[in-house]
Amino acid sequence: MRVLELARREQVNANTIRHYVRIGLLNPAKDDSGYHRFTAAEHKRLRFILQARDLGFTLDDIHTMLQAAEQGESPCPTVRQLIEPRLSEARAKLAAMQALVERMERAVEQWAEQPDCVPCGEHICHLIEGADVHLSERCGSRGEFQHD
Amino acid sequence: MRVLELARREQVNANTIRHYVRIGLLNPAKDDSGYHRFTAAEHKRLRFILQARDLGFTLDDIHTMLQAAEQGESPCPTVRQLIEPRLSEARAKLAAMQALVERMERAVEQWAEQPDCVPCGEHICHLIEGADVHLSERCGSRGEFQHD
DNA sequence: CTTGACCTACGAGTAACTCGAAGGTTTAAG
DNA sequence: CTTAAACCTTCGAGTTACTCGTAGGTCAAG
Repeated sequence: MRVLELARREQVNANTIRHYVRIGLLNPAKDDSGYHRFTAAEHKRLRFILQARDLGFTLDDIHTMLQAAEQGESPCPTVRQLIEPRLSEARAKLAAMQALVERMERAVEQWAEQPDCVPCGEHICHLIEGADVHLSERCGSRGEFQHD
Repeated sequence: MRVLELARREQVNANTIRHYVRIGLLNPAKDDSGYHRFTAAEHKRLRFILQARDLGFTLDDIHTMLQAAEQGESPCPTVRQLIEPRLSEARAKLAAMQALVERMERAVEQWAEQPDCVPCGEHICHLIEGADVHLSERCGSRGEFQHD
């Protein structure tokens, strides 16, 4: 099987597979003309990668798991250890996103009743500057889970 | 005022301010020795940037708003237009994060009752491969709001 | 006059892709 | 036989919003 067919079967972008090959997550053999040949084993490996990814593991985590498996060790202890920080991070990000959506919704609501501002040199945009919407605090180490 | 004091007052990393200067969001004048001097206007500009950022706008969005304001136009129409896609994106990301956290929690729960797997060549890790946890679908254009 | 705390610009690293370019292969059609 | 379409390869760069590190300059106190 070559890249495009594997991509179609697993419903991923072919470039994603090429990316995994590039960083060494996949190691398909090559045929005479230099094309990657994906065997059943490589196909299974890709499915593993996608499942782990969909459980919130980083590609680095997955690398670690695959290396353990290749060396005849059980990746399970690693998996159990790694899921904890990933879950904490995911919860933190979720909370940050919830707070962000709420701030945005409140702002939209407020703005519906406010007219556009005319440039006066006093402020840049009263919609934004006047948005009565507050961060839980920017103090200290905030910004960690901002945006993405 | 110089960088470190402004950073302290606004509770941000000094490098963040330097970053904004680098990409042109802030344009402080310089004193004789080449140090940035932040006036009250620049201070206000930074506060605007931080407030907009905390409302989910991208730095590019903010750039656009500031340019409108500089040219004597009201940035409000832009603000109203830009918040919509940002809010949609934020909601989509929120939903993705919610689904991810649920998948992770279900996995952790299942794994608590399962033993570690021994390497058998059959599978890579039964915890992950056997996780009875499904994506709403990887079909089509999924992966858009994966991770970050 | 040296130490320490500041400052500058700039390059690179982060995560996980995604795209594009330059160039080679294969296959079917004309 | 040639050509065009549809593949494939590698590699570099772009995405987002910082964050860190380096090399080198400034300044006030002891």
